[in-house]
Amino acid sequence: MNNEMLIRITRYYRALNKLRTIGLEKVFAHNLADAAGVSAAIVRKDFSQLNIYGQKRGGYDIVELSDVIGKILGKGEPENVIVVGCGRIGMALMHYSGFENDGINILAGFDNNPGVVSSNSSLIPILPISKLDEFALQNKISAAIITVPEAAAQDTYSHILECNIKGVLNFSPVTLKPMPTADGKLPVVHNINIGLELEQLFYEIKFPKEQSPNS
Amino acid sequence: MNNEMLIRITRYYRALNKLRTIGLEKVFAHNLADAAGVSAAIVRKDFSQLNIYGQKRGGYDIVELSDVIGKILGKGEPENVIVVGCGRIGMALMHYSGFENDGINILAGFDNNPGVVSSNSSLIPILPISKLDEFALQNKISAAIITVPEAAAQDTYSHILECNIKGVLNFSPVTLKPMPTADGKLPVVHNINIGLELEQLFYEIKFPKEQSPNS
DNA sequence: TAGATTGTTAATCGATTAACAATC
DNA sequence: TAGATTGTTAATCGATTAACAATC
Repeated sequence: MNNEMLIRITRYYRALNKLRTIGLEKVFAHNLADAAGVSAAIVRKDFSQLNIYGQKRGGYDIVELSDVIGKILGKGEPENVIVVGCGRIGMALMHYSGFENDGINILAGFDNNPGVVSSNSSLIPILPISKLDEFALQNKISAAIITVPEAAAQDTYSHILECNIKGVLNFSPVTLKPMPTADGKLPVVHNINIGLELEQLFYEIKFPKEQSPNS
Repeated sequence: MNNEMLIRITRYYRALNKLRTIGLEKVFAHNLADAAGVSAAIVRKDFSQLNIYGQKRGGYDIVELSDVIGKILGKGEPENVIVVGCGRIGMALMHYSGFENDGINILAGFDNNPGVVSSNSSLIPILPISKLDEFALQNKISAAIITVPEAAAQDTYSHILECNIKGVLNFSPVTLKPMPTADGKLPVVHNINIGLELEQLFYEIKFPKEQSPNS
């Protein structure tokens, strides 16, 4: 499954769960297409590749489909993540309670200024960076969010990879140099570069396409 | 220019400006490739499409290349943007001073709780939502960052589009329904969905590819 | 039945990669 | 000259779209 498809499948999954809570039973390819912002042909193509089959003329059973896609996405126990760098953005993420809906818990923050954050549902400790290794190993943390200042990003990244962490969501504008994790494999790195997004936005505003296919 | 290429060009541009400040004169395709995380062939292909030519065996002149790409990207006067929704994330963005390097100024925030934010270099007012229309029109704002709670996102989006705003960076996890701006055209919308990024990250950690091509 | 939807196959499109001539 | 790099052309690859048979 490639990246684009993964995004689509995740969007289908979210839409299905919303429909499920509403109590609907059946969904058509074009419904999911609308929810994910793609064409119905792509939805069916995706399902075909995943060996998911509906009923001709009858669409797909929402509960069944949601369960199947949940399995494909590996949904089960909530996932745990830590936040490294508790400046304003890091703190904002720790306070945000919406990730629980996505099956994700922020277990702790790490910063040179320790403390405690009271999230909606729980208290999240902010521990000193010196505790990072111990905490990550004891809690089997596999992913970290990097929200340190730009100058510290690369070092923080290196440090994190030594703690058996396999995935990073990087908010710093630094392009992290590829380096293997403790087990010799390459980590998964996703970058959220807000400045870059704004630059792109302004470019597209200045030089509009005839038909604007929203990102 | 498509989206992927725009991202690459913007990355080349950033790398060039860093090299420029260091004082280097020449750059090769593979240098820019490293900086943008792509192959040298793509760099040359991109330049070829943009009618940018270097010197065989001699690479590209950094200052010249930076100027040319700057023109292509429409760089000139700094761009102004507003933040709608001054919760923790909105406030974090307003305090962040790194956007100035990208030629972007946050002129004001809008929230039901007005106030003032002192950024590194300036004071940014937080105005009541009722002042949004007036402010946006007077200051010819063309882009807005939406950082309101999920439930308010769609309404905020509709409201913003009535103020002649042409581009939106949406931090809420809502898929905004497409709707035309005041002048009848479709706005540019970029979405930053942190929950979705985390979900993808965990999927890729759980089901690793043989060769992990970092996002 | 008629109409709507699924699911597959082939066609199209575009982007990346490979190969290589040009040339400094 | 030999080696390195550019820039173009063709080949490859993959994803989306179009077309359509199957069928409820």
